[in-house]
Amino acid sequence: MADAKELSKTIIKSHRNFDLHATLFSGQSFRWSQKENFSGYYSTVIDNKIFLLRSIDSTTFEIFSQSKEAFCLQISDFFRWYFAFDIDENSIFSSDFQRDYPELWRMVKPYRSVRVMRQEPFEIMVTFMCAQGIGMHLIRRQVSMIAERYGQKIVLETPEGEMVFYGFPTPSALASADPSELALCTNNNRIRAANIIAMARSFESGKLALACVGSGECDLETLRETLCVHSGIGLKIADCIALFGLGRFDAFPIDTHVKQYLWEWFGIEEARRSLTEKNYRILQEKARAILGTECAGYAGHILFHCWRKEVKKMKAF
DNA sequence: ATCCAGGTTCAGG
DNA sequence: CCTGAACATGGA
Repeated sequence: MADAKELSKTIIKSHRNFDLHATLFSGQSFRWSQKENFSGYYSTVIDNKIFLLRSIDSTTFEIFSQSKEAFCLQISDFFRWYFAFDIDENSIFSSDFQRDYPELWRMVKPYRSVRVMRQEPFEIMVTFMCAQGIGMHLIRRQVSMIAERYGQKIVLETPEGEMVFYGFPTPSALASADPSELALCTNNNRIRAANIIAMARSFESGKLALACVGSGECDLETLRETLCVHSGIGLKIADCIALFGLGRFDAFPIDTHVKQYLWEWFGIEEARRSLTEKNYRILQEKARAILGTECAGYAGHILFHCWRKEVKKMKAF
């Protein structure tokens, strides 16, 4: 890879069967990419610091970061948390599930190397507010445009030249954004832009931020209520925020894909009808009866990814 | 051309 | 409590 002197290296052994590529591009994160100068490396900016990741083998990966050597231990700890290595993927699908759905289990098994990540709450809120009834390609484009316009520009010097990255915008940067300017980044959807600004203001005021701090202990229903107060956040997006941004692996978002596999794989009749709030809750209950309560969302994401790859034959993440 | 893509909200029966 | 429309764009 390109040699950048300001970067220091950390090696992490995950002790887990870990598919870095599938994890980063399974649709839970839209902020990772591969740049030309760093072939084989995935890069992103977290907390305005650049990180480059590459997998060495199925359990080991290396990280290049802008931190000093002394902070490598913290980096190691951070990524263990970020990729949720405390969660044992072998405990996600119960033995009952494995017995009741043998063919499905055979297909899903390899996809347990997809980790569900603990990402920044605010970033996840904005990201999934951009994810309404459009494809992932467009979601990714919106998120990068938002970062390029409102995030901090970060330049990395390499022998091959400068490389430009953008941090994710702070709540205050989006809170003070001009609606029609932000709409240029939200697929020209002015309602969405206005919703994001209002949410950012709520976050900045401390109301939403505080709810995130206590999100670990609070029950899911209360958490959803706090999130759904905001225009543009319904049940599904609230569940995505809980799952991907607040480490609530019990949250089970139901989108068009999940709805499809709930019918095709589990024969749940309600999954053929439209996703009204009432039906959404019924479907969640039935899904939890199959996948368990603790890690329903974690399992759901693995099924989601498996469905898109194996059944829908989607190439692009 | 038509339908679908990680939905939500609002009006009307 | 239900459906349909509006919001917007791009890929298959």
